[in-house]
Amino acid sequence: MERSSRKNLDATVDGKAAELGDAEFEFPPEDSVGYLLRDTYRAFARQLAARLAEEKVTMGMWYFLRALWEEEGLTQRELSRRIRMMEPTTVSALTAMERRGLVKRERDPNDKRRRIVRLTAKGRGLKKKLLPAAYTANVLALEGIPEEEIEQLKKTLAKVKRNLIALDEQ
Amino acid sequence: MERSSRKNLDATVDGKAAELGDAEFEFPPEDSVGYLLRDTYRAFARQLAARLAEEKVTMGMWYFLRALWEEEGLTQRELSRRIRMMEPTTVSALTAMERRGLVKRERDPNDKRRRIVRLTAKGRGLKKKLLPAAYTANVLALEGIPEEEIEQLKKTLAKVKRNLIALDEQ
DNA sequence: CGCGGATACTTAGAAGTCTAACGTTTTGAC
DNA sequence: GTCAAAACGTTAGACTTCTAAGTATCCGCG
Repeated sequence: MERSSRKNLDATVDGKAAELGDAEFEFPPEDSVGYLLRDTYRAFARQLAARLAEEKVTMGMWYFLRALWEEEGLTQRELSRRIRMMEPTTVSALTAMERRGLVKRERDPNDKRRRIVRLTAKGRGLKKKLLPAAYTANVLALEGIPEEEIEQLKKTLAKVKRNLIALDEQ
Repeated sequence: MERSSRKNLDATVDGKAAELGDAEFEFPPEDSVGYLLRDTYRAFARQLAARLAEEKVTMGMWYFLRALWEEEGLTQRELSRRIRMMEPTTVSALTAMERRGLVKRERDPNDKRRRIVRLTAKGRGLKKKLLPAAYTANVLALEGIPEEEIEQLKKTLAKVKRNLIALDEQ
């Protein structure tokens, strides 16, 4: 999508609204995919958070744990990119995780700006309990929905995500 | 779903993990609908927030504005329920909105515990600009996706939401 | 009537996320 | 080799949201 598209679309929609005159443009929440996404995501996060809380893990720590279970020894910037969080967020999450003994941070000897993040045994051990908890939350969320429909949901959500992330990167 | 289901499911999944012995239970983020929901919701919220910011409206205010455009004169509790937010959240959002001149709160003369929330002319006026902005964010998110697929997405998301909300209410 | 529990809202405090601005280290162009 | 720009991380401060615990008002039962 070219640089000017957003402005053009905004103008088009504004124009459409203007044409309506006093009759207002309507867009009820039920028609909004955004609203549905918000509600669904929040309900999902509540379920997952309740399960993580049993091990005193917060949602803030969760994403980093999961990324580190997949690959250790990442820098903070690399972690931020993978999880799609701003770097100050990463700093506070990792600080909390270090205090709780889940990770340790070492300076990269080849580049003293970088800090390499590694799991402790404790952080690594949580995988056994918490990853199944996340799986459970997914199973509950998808209960009664046919496999085929779930696959379609994933595909369409991935398209929406791609559209939106492309806008961020312009 | 009966009261005991969650514990049973957790036990089942834990059991499955235990059976694996040293081979760990794997559940990559790409396979998780929860992860996809989070990424997609966050990317959507970023787009919307950028558009709201032009009118100095924050995401915290947005949901309340939208609810009030649909129906005015609600109490804070009623607003909290509709938007599915905890009441202290409602208090801070409305306080900020009152400070910005978007709403006013009056005591219900028939029940002095209640506070009736109404839009000011300014708050009402934002609808013309902001509702199209939300619509635009939806259009961008769904660009290139056939109408039929969008309808299916909404249906499936609604099912997932219903599953999860049922769990909250047990 | 009057008081105990329910209802409506508020305050306090913690957590997670962001933007803006800053310090340190490295890199690259001359 | 030097110095400006880029890269990496941090601090400061705002905002949104939550849970827990408080205040004020109302209602119903004796």
